[in-house]
Amino acid sequence: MKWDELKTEPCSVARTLSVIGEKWTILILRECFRKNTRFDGFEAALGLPRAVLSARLKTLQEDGVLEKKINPEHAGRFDYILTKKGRDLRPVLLTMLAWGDQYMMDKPTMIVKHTLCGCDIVPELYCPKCQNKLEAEETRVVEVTQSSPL
Amino acid sequence: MKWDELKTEPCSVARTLSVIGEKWTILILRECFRKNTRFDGFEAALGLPRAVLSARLKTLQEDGVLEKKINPEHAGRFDYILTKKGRDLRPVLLTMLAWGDQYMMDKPTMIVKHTLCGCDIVPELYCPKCQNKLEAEETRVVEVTQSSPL
DNA sequence: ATATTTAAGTTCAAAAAATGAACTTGTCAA
DNA sequence: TTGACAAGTTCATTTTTTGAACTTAAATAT
Repeated sequence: MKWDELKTEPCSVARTLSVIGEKWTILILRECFRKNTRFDGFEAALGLPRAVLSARLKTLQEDGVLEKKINPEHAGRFDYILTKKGRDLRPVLLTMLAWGDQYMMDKPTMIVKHTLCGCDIVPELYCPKCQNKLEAEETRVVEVTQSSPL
Repeated sequence: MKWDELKTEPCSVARTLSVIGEKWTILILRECFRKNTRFDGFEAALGLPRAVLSARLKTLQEDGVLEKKINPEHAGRFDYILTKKGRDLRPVLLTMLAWGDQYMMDKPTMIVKHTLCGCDIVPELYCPKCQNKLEAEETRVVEVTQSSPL
């Protein structure tokens, strides 16, 4: 497989990477989730070259993850806003956050709150039936089409 | 920030990317989860250049995600095995799988089974208190140290 | 015992991508 | 109407990736 054929691979992980797998992309999305929505905001927060930022914002729009909107009180200034498809990437970033918090930080840095009930959330997967937290070994991916299991 | 300073950023997402954010890395891990554990197995499954594969396997070992083990019944052949730290990346891949299944596939390709109770799992985040599935908007990350919220 | 194949790499030149600085264009504010 | 700022583009340099050929060691076949 070639890297630029990811989008047509028979694997959902590969196809997701075709959208968020380029250098800097996930960090740009992190800024969007933080409501940092402008070109120079991304640049200031991340320090990436403008040409790369420009290219990433373009493909994220093409992939339907971000929408470019004219800033209401300032034409010639733009906001890059997450679409539903983009907001639905939040679990990906939250699981990365949880893993990084556990393994890459001296001490935990984050608490995730559920805004409906106010409780603390461990961004882990739970079994909807028995309610147990899923350990790494306790899930099995079953193939339903031609795609390879995980 | 420079890309190679990710590891010291005050953000768990950034630090996680320092481990899994390079080109091909997540796909190599996907193969490990599929029990494809050998150098030429990675090469055959992914078609990436050997030099890149070699470099990625080295850093994954340095980061404690993979262990290189001599194949018991075949010296001079090696298995790259996920450590606990590596297996704990499974939720990251599962959330990517779920997103890709929803947005990048013609029809769903995967069912995730809980091996303890046998039920189907939607790899989404659930609230441990009210048991509701968390929608994108319903979580809030609260800062506990100097790190920026998500 | 020797030759061949296979696995797991390394090396290196060419191509592609990222980087950083300078330049452009369109608003807004003084 | 001048100056500053936001949002880019352009382009030369550096870094990374790629793909092919080469290396080394162990297993297998002759």
